Amino acid sequence: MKLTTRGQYATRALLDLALHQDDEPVLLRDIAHRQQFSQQYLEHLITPLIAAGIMTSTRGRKGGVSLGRLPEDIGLDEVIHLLEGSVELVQCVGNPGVCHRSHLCAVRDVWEELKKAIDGVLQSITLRDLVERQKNKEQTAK
Amino acid sequence: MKLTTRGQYATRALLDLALHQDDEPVLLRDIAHRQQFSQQYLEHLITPLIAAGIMTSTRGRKGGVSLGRLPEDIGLDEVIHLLEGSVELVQCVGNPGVCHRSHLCAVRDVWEELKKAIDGVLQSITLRDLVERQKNKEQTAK
DNA sequence: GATATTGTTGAGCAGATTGGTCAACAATAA
DNA sequence: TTATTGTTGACCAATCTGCTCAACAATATC
Repeated sequence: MKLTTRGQYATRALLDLALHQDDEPVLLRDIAHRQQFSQQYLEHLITPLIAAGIMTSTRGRKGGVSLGRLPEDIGLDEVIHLLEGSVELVQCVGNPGVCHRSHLCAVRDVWEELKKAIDGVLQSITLRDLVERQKNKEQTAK
Repeated sequence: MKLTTRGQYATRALLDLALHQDDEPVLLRDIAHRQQFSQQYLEHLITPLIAAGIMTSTRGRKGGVSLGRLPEDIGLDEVIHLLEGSVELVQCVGNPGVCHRSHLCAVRDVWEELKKAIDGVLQSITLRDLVERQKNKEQTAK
């Protein structure tokens, strides 16, 4: 029942990118530095994000990463699903065949409900929401 | 973002116990057999449940386990928390001190919301609910 | 076109966690 | 006394987590 650093860091990296994006790509080095995790680890985390089109990258000088979509079109559920792999709370929810008892199992129904609740929360939050929340937080802190 | 077999099996074991409880204690062997996991594994899973008073045990002949409380007083949140240990989705939610950025982190707020949603679902379901759901399922299947 | 800079990719690795098993032990009913 | 049942702790293989290292690929700049 845990979120790994992969999901956490990727989310923070995206928020960081959204906040610091300008015309030019943002350096991985800078994101990693601001968010305080290693650039080398980050390099691996962004791979699935780039593949999904959430980020785009430019190599070489003046390179870096940029958002591949508008912040409002990047849902947290997609990010988490990409980084955490099988978000299956339990096998039998996504794949009832693994247990012959599935169709008669009240416990399974509960996990299904739980999964829906989790997905619901994650789907309701986009990167745009995150950006706004962050700006508000920093504003009121002043 | 997974539930381990510990939480799953313990929940199933409790439901099994609630369904088969009579005047006499129920054998671990029978629960394990019906639920199709090893008795030896189950022995370890019930330890925290007994410690928390959710189950009581009797040794020796005619021994076995019984419910230590009424089914309506056994919430799924307690069971999962006992078996999954730190249900902390991420460290900084339960323990903001681990990250100096916590008080200004919008991402952290999101994990906190998610945790509340999860806990909300689990708290709303008691063993009694599970028993009723299971009976209904079996009834309508006929 | 040489060079410095930046992202890309795959291999590898130590440590923790998962999902168990084995076996000695403790308590109790018959 | 003995058979039966739960209790406890040691142990283990496999997998996952959270990284690092290092070779490579692309591109801007001089």
